[in-house]
Amino acid sequence: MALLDLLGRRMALRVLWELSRAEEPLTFRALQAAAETNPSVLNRRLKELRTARLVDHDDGGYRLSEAGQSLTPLILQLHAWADTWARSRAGSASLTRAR
Amino acid sequence: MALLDLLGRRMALRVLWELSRAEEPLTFRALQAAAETNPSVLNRRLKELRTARLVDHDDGGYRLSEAGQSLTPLILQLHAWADTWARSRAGSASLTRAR
DNA sequence: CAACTTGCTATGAAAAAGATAGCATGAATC
DNA sequence: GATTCATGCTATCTTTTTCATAGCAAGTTG
Repeated sequence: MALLDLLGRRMALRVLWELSRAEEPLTFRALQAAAETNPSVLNRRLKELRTARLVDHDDGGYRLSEAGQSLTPLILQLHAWADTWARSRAGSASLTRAR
Repeated sequence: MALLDLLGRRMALRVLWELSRAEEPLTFRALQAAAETNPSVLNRRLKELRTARLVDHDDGGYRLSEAGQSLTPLILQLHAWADTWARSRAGSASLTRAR
């Protein structure tokens, strides 16, 4: 269950998605802007993702590792599903604050 | 980005996974035990997932809605990927507490 | 009516996330 | 060679979320 645990943290899926769609490596700040987050959370997720060997960092910036790239199709599918789903329920009550 | 936001909360993926693999509807308590969580978080996630119309609840218990079922293949794929990945790095440093 | 199941809510403590400021290092510019 | 700029963070504080546990109301069972 470890992966679902890792991915179930805020910004984990988002960071992977941003890196999946980026054509070039992203700097820390570019990634922060893309994922619309703050440096502390981003840095925590990056540490975890690098420890998990899903993300690499070199001079050019952050990019998916080979293993990370093998996750890309799934993430893109998930995102595509989300798009369809979002369109299908446009106008319905917001889900993000169901309380 | 709403779906990735929803899924990026603890137990969201886990609950969907448990419901994906269950052959019958699960009661609140069965789901709580399966997902190894506490009632407050479970209840919040269920409210959100029901608002998102991914999960239904009736006399028999909790189950995936039709939309939720269309997510099942993706979740199972994700889980399969996670298994492979976990095996490929067995013995490496723990990722879940990279701090 | 006593025991059990189900679907929660309440509460308090701990952990994570969010927001913002700022620092060290290195490269480029004046 | 001082100054500005980009990068990759860390520190700190506040807010939100999660965790852990107890317990209650309603319905069912014996």
